[in-house]
Amino acid sequence: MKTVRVRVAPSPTGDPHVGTAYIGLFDYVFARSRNGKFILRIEDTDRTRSTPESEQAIMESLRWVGLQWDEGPDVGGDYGPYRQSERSEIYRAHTQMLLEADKAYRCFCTPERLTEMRDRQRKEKLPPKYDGRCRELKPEEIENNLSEGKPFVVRLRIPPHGYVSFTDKIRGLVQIATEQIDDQVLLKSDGFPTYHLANVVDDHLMEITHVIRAEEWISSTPKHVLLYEAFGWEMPQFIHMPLLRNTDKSKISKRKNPVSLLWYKDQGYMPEALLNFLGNMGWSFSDGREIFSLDEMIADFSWDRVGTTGPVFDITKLDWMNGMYVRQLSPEKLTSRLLETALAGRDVGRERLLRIAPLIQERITKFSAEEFDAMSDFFFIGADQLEYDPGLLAPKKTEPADVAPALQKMRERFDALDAWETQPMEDAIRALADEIGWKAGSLFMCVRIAVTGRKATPPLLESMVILGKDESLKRMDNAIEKAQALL
RNA sequence: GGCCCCAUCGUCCAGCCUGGCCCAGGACACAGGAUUUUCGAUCCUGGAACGAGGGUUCGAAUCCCUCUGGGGUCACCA
Repeated sequence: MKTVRVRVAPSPTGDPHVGTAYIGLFDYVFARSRNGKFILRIEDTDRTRSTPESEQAIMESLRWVGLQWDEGPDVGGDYGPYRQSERSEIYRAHTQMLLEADKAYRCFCTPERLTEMRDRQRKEKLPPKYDGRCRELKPEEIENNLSEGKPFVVRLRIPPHGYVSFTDKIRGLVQIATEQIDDQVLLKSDGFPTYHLANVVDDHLMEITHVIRAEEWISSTPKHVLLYEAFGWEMPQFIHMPLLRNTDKSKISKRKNPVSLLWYKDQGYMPEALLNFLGNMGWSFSDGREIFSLDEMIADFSWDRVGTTGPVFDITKLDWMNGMYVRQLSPEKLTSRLLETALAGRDVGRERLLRIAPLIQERITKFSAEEFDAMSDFFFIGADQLEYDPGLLAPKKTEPADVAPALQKMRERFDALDAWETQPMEDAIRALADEIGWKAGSLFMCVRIAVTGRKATPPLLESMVILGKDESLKRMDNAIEKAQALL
C-alpha cells in the first residue's frame, strides 16, 4: 500500500481563512489516521495578490490551531520546493511537454479580445467559452507571433466530444461532457502557471495520493482529470469536502461571518475548541460524541462518516463548545491562557490572578478582555474608583432610608470578624438580615453592590476574601456614604 | 442561463448504503422548572424536522423518477 500523502494548499492572499483550517484538519486527521504525511504547499502563483506576510500568517495560524505539517516551505522535505513561485522552471518544462505532444497550444488573443468575446456571448445567451481562435494556428503564424514578441498564454486542448468522469470518494461518480469544459489557460503570459497546471503538476510530483479540497473545486476537476491524462499520470483520489456556509447558505464569506483565523485567536477562542467545532462540520464521531480531541478524532476517523451537505457555520455552538473547554482547564492553565490572551500586555500579577481565575472560570466563554473585564474589573481598581448608581444599593421592597443603617451595621459586624473567611462572613450576613427583617438575598445584593459595584459578579464572599478585609471595608464605607443620599 | 453538487428540528449531526426496532434520536439555541447570595454553571421538562408529488413494496426518512428549493462554477484568482 502506498503511503498516504495529502496536502493543504492555501494561496497567500490575505488573512488566514477558517476554510484552510477546516480542510487542513481533514488532511491532517486522515494523514495521521493512515500513518501518512501532511504537506503544506503555498500556492502563490498569483503574483499580484500573494504576499509574504500572508504566507507567514497562514503558517502561524495553522500552527496555532495545532495542525503541524511534515513537509512545507519552512520545514523542508524531499519534494520541495513547497512554494510554487519557486517552481516556475518545473511548470515551464511541463508546459513544453504538453506543447510538443500537441495536448496544449499557444494562444495570442489579447485580454481585450477575450473580454469582448465574453460580452458578446453573454448578450447572445451563450455559455461563455473560449472560441478557439488560436486552436489551430499554423506553425508559421506561431513563429511570426513569437518573433514579434507577442505575449501569449498556453491553453489545454480539450477534446471536442466525449465525457470526462471521476469518482469522488464521498460523492461517487461525477461525469461531465467535454463540450462544457473550456480550453483552460495553463500558463499565463507572465510565465506563471495557473492554479490548474501548478496544482496537477505538483500533486503528481509530490506524490499526493488524496486530493482533499472544498466542493467549489468540483467543476474544475474534469480539467484536472484531462491534464493527468495528457501527461499520462496516475490520478489521485479526489475528495471534495462540503463548503462552509453563511446563515443564508451561501459560501462562507468575510462580510457575513468572521472568517479570519486571527479573529478567533483575538477573540480568545481556544484552538482545541475551534478544531473540535470544525471536526463536527460534515463529520461525526461514530458513537455520537461531539466533544473530542484531535487524537480521538484521528483514532475514529473514516470517510464513511463524512457528509456532503454544506454546514452553516454557526458561531453560537462554537461559543458553547469553547466554554466547555474553558471549564475543563486547571487553575494553572486557566491563568496562563488568560495571561497570554485576554490579559496580554497588562500588568496583572500571576499569583493574584491564580485566585481570581477559578471564580470566573464558568462565567466566561472565551478568553477575551471584554468578558474578563465584565466579570472581574472590580478586582483591579481601588475603592474610590468604584462607580455605581447608589439606588442599586436599595433592595426591592425595602425602605431606601434603611439602607445606610443596614450597611453601617454590616460593616461593624465584618470588622469584628475574627477570620476574614467566607463562612464567618456568610453567618454574619444571614444573622444581620434576620435581625433587620431583610431577606438574606437582599442583604447579599446590597453588599455585592457596595463591594463590586455590579449586580452580576463572581461569588461575593470569595471575592471579598481576595480583595482583603481593608479594601472590602473601605468599599463598605463608601457605600454607606452613598446610601445617605437615599434618604 | 449551461453544467455540476446538495436536500432530516432555527443550527450542527445520527438514522438512509444493508427498507420494518423511527408517530425520527442526540447536541446547540430557545421556553419553562429545580438548585443558588447575583450572574453563571449544573440538572429536569418542553416545543421543534424527514421540501413536494408520483412510483416500487405488505411496509419508505431510507430504493427509483419528476418537480421544487438551495449552493457552487463558468478569469491570464485560487
